[in-house]
Amino acid sequence: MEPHEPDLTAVPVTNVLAALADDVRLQIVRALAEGGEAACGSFDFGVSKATRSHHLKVLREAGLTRTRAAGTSRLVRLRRDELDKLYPGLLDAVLTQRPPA
Amino acid sequence: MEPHEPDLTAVPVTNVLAALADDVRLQIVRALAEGGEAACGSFDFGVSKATRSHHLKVLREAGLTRTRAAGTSRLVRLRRDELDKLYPGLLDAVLTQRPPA
DNA sequence: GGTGTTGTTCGATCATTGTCGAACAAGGGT
DNA sequence: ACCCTTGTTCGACAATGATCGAACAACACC
Repeated sequence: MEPHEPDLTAVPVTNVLAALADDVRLQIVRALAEGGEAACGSFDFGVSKATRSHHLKVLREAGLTRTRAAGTSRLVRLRRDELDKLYPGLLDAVLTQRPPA
Repeated sequence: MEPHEPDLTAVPVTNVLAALADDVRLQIVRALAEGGEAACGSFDFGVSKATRSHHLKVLREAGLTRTRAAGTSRLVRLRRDELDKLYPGLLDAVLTQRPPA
């Protein structure tokens, strides 16, 4: 099963934005930004594991995350450096949890 | 016909991102960022005027643009100041046209 | 008033996508 | 070998969304 992690420069901006434009995925990205590398199972946001796996696939194929196997788990991490280099400010703008202010 | 332009702070981030995660709308936003205020009709990106109107509505309701009537036309402009204040770096990150690198 | 321009709204259609349960695959442990 | 844990994949289904033509509304101009 190839991880299928694209070159970020080859991913259209709209794909990156679409990947971030979902509540569950945004929560995953926030968790990764705070906690660093994490196992897929650690993201329990009221969705089934099938759905979670789907979201992680979307994030991976949009170039936002990398995945590596570790035993029976898979560890996911944000491609923060690349993202900040290619889209400076994007993650920072999106990651900060905003109060309903 | 109420313009229905929401307070930006009341719009979920995912809505803002979703509004930007479309090729036609991104072209509109880019055109607005470059040319300032423009009439709806000036955005001719291979879609019908019904579709164009739809996209402008999405942008407006996501808090990205403001619209004002001017004769039979409607002038649209980017809410850049507000966006830059609430999501610093977002527009800059997204607006720059990237070559297929 | 009539005509033309500019947008919006209304169905309708079609593609995309978020969601789930169930089946499957790969490891680890005993 | 067996089982349990962890994820992925496979349909299937429902909801959303992009798109269009046609009808409508508002305004300007003659």
